Amino acid sequence: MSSKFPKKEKLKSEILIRGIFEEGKSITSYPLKLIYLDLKAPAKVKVQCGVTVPKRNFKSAVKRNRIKRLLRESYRLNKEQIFNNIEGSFAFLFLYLGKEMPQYEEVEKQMRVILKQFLIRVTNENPIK
RNA sequence: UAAACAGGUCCCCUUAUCGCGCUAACGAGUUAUGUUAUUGAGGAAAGUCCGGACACCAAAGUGCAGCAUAGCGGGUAACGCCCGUCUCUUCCGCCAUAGGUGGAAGAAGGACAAGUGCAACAGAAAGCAAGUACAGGUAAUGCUGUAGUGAAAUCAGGUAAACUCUAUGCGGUGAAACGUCAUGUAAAUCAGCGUUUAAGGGCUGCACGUCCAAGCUGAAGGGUAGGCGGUUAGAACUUUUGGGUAACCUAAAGUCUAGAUAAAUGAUAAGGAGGUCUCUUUGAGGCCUUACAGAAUCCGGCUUAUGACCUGCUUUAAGA
Repeated sequence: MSSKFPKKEKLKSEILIRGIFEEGKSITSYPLKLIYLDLKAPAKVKVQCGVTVPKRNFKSAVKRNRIKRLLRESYRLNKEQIFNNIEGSFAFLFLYLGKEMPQYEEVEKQMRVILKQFLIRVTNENPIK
């Protein structure tokens, strides 16, 4: 499993994103928050992932871009543990809740925590047959 | 030496590993996917304040209103931008005067003999109500002159970043414009027939004017979500020739220079370079690479934010 993050794994559909906010479940590990949604219908990729930073907390577009890149990078390097251990397909949306500029180490640490919790929860809900 | 002002340059670099967007080639040959190569943020990309290009809107109508501009000349696709110049104002210097001259900075610099309004102090009075002293004059009277107040006195003057007038310009909406493909069920669209002019809607705010609108027949296909085009070769950039005080124009040669769309341009490591601090004065070590800030149809300006370096010049402070 390579640690690539191509275009088709990005969450783009407006319908899906609206659905995530309405029906998704969430895991929080400050300053990150993951909202996910089980897509039920089989898709080409296991996970479609999007990243967002609220404009309210970071007025500067440069800072928002920076945080989004950090989130994407940490997801890219750590998504392997998810891809190898889940069934079905999911939509992910990562939110950054903090109000200070983070360091990469901090982001990656919390990313790992979140992904581990997600795995635990999903395997409990849908035990592999 | 520091600060301010004006102009210019730059926005760390290289390599390796992992990764992202566009494009091209190869493989595949419809797509998907893979490999390789090229390339990938700014001087303000920002604010969206002006001016255009481009696109559409029912005849993009007419009048009024509204808005903008305001010496003169030039530049430009165009401008409210830029350049030159005159005039005025302020400050400084000199000559030495009630002015001249040099420098710097600034100017929303058309018209107050069309009308309306406003005006501190003084003054009887700065328009509608009056009048002091002296002299002249009359039937009589501020009727006339002088004095007095003031920058200005039944006569003008000042003021238009006061109304206003004059001249010139301005239709509206903005890439979520607009075109197109596939899907394809309407109350929505188009064409023809046709009705009432009552309400409503549209055409810029208002008025006029004008268009639409019930129903029937036919055609074509809408909305929502999505793909593609528009979409990056251009009023482009670089270097030189010639013209011009300058803004800028002209000619030649060369270059291709981001095109994302929940939105690419990143992460880690090493080295170099630069800055700064400490020890010390060959040198070593630590820290930082920082400011403002992220293209979204594209240009020309303006405004605002802001780091480093260089050049010029002026004033102030310090030193000699």
